[in-house]
Amino acid sequence: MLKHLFNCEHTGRMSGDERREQILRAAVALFSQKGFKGTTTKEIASAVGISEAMVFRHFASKEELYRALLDAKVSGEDKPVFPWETCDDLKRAIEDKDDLAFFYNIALEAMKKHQEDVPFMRLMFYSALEDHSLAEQFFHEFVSRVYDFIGGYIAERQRDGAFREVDPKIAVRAFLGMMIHHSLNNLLWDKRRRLLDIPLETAAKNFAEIMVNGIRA
Amino acid sequence: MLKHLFNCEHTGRMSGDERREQILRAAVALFSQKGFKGTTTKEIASAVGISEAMVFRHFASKEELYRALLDAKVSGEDKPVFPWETCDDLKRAIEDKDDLAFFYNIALEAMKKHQEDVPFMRLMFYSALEDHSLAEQFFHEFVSRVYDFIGGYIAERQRDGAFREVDPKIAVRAFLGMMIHHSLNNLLWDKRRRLLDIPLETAAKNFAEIMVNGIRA
DNA sequence: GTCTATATGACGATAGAC
DNA sequence: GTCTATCGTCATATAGAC
Repeated sequence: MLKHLFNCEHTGRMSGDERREQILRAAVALFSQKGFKGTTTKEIASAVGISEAMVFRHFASKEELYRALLDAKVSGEDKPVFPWETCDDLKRAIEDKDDLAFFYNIALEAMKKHQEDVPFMRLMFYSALEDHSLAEQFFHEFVSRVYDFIGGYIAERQRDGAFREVDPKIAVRAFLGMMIHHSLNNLLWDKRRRLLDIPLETAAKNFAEIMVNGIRA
Repeated sequence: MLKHLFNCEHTGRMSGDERREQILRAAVALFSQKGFKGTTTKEIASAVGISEAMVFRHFASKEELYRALLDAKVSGEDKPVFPWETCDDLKRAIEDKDDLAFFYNIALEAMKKHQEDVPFMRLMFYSALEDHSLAEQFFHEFVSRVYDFIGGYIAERQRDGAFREVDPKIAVRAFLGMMIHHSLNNLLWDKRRRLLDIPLETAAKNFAEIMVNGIRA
């Protein structure tokens, strides 16, 4: 029944690594929905379609499974990519010193990512509340780079005389606040319960305008 | 040992209601730290200094205790108070149409509240993640009033020609985002782990300035 | 109202057969 | 690698004495 997921056709049986990945995928979905304590190893096992004992063959404990999963998400192959590494519009905005396009593209790319990987967002949020150390690691490796990048751009534009005197870190906090809070609202409440249901492009455009006007010289 | 907490001196014994409140207080602290699943009835009982059985005499189930606690927080005596009902500086700002003071006082009062009632904030976030219905109720009764209030002020100032054309709801979302995101950062990470550690007054001042400049005509 | 004692079941984790 | 069976522990909840 799960044959179509198998990668090891030559053996006709699931390889260790494949099974491991399969368990991790199921665990991500469940932990992100119900948190660490709210998820049982039995649920994870039956989501994969194997016995509970198999979970403990691949991971010594529930805790280790959780850490492996966070670790893979945070520093693994599908680790978060920074918008400025992939988004051509953003690169162009920086070259052109087009402030509006700069903030617009960052906001849009970030909120798109949030929307695409809701489980990851929920996982991070749960981790932060439950105070798992890997959430801290993530926020200090990833978020501090975001602060440096956006803050660096603001500082540069201040030297140009385009932006007024304001602590770049505080400006970044304000800007991230707009978009992260917006994503959080979208992610925690489904469409019919939203106080504000607008396309991401509209949100990004408005946030960028408020930001640029807000710190313009 | 807990005698100093007793309110019923004439009987020399804890009254039912007092005991109930005591259990609720302990439960708030624990649920807010570790979430619903992460907290045990045994912990709650020993935090109060009573046996587990007593918890179940006052509340039929753990679930009912949790709901009672959310209900009391959301609509009870210590329910959230709106800044514009108590803050004189804010009332004056509205009368004077002092936009900067308007946003500054809202931000400051709100973030002060967040800081004073961290357990409540954490409870709400846990509830939102765990999808407890009372969190929804809160956000639609309380938050929608905040949107109406701030959005109403913005709309009025747009009619005055002081603010540019922008969807007031989106402007409110942006402004709430700044301060809620800032509070969230303060609440999730202690001082030594913060990327940005500034007085609330500084944050409020900067957020208000960005907001007012951001939507000024 | 408060306790001790306990029922009942779920959970994480292990043993051992195949 | 996979299973069934099971262990020990802890959780929620109840019974019944004082």
